[in-house]
Amino acid sequence: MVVYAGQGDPRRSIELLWRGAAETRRPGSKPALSVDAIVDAAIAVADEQGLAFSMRAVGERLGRTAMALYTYVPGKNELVDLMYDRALAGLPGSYSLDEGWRAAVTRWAHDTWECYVRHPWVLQVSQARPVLGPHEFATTEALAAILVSTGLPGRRLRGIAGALHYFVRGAAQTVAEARAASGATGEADEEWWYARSAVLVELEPDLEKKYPMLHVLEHDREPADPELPYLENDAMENFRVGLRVLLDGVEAAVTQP
Amino acid sequence: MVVYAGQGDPRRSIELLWRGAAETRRPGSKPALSVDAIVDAAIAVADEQGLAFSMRAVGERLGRTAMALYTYVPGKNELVDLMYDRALAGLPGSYSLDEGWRAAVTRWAHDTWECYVRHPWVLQVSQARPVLGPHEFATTEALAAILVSTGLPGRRLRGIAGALHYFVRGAAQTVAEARAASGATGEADEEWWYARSAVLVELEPDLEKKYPMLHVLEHDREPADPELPYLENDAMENFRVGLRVLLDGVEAAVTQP
DNA sequence: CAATGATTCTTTATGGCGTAAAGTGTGAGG
DNA sequence: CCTCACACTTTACGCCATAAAGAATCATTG
Repeated sequence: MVVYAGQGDPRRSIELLWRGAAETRRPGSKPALSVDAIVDAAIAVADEQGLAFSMRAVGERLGRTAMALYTYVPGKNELVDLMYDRALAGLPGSYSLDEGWRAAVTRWAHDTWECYVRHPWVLQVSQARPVLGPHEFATTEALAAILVSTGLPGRRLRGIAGALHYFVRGAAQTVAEARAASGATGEADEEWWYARSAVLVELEPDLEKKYPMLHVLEHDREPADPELPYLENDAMENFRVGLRVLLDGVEAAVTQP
Repeated sequence: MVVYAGQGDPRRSIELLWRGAAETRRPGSKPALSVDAIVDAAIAVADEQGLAFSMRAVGERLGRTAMALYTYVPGKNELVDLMYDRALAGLPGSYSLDEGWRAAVTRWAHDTWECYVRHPWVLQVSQARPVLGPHEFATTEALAAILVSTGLPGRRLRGIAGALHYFVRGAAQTVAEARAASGATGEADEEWWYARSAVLVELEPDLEKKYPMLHVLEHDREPADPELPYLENDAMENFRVGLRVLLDGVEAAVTQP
């Protein structure tokens, strides 16, 4: 089940995010771990298990108990804040505008999508009150720079930036959830659909008549990449088409008044 | 923290979703509860606490222990499946096309947004493998019917439907998280921002120089509705603007080749 | 060089969770 | 009236985050 993550103590979180761990080095035994090592280990665990990873699992991966982590990090919430910003660290801080804003936004969307698919738990960290780490600033700045170059007014740009973020997040989430589901249950998409639809057809035989438009929507399928699972193919195609439509909307705003 | 919800046993879930509880009525004491009552109670609890609601809390609201629920419902996952479909029950099953597809989509988007904001936990139920309840079918059918009326090919329509869903979900989630955060901590948006940005400015004094475009993006603000919290105002404005851009993109596809 | 005390890490314990298993009481069917 | 299916409670188990207290380590001070 789920609860929003992140949102630890502001001072501790922001200090760790921007300054890193303090190094006083006085008496006492030497630290064998570090905040960085803990964040790395936690990301590795979360990539496999999602935000429901346990502090025990992270400690184990480092050869320590769960409680050892609390020497470095105030709690799980603050650790998630740090993981979040680290996960965004691989994203570019700026994009070339040589080929125009549309190409740049497309590259931004693909990079961001890939990052989310690699670290799906990022999508479960609350967006309403951002973590405010340096890399979150950097990627937001990267998109802002592209959008500002269109010359559109700020109000329009904020709406567009929001729509782009929502779109990329949603598309990535669909793929990530499909993978998580088949990974967790060991059940391929086809088997899953088969099991459900068999029961469904048995209980509700005239589904097609009741929901005709749903079936019209299923026409005109692209030949699928047989390497990829069913749902993933679908998600990829929808990502391409949806992004194009969205950018057409931006283009309309740019070229027309 | 979080784990995807739903995804219970297919047969039990789908039977409960489509057929309702069986009524054999033979020996034993009469049931005082019902699946419906449990789902209602669970939704009420989840509206307040999110998907991390406990079975104990639902039982308590009904004057029972947590274990009493297991007589009616196989487990929490299946209960969430039922809650999900019930939450969508209030949404229209079709929209009038008298004023054109654009007006209809706009109404669909607002209705759906409102439902998500009222039941934010719905957004945390996995989309990759849908719950497949009757009301989920109905709302998807409603949007499909509108989109099919544009005459666009199926491949394009699926991408557009995905983009619309992602957009509405993302926009609603932002508002829901903002409300949840201020509700949980009792901290208004302004206080929260103040606490964070004070620490931030102290640690990183030249933020504005480092991320100039972010600040350009903040220009040209609409006069805010003083009734609403800061973040919510923002989210509403972005919803309006973003939806308009998205629909402009659809319009471009409809009017051009 | 020993004593001090801060620091790292482990152990133990608390209160939460979902739910398995076993027990209790009710009431219709034989 | 007896039986036994059923609704419901009690108890228990193994997870979780993390508070509190103890053990080990080591730079510093007397």
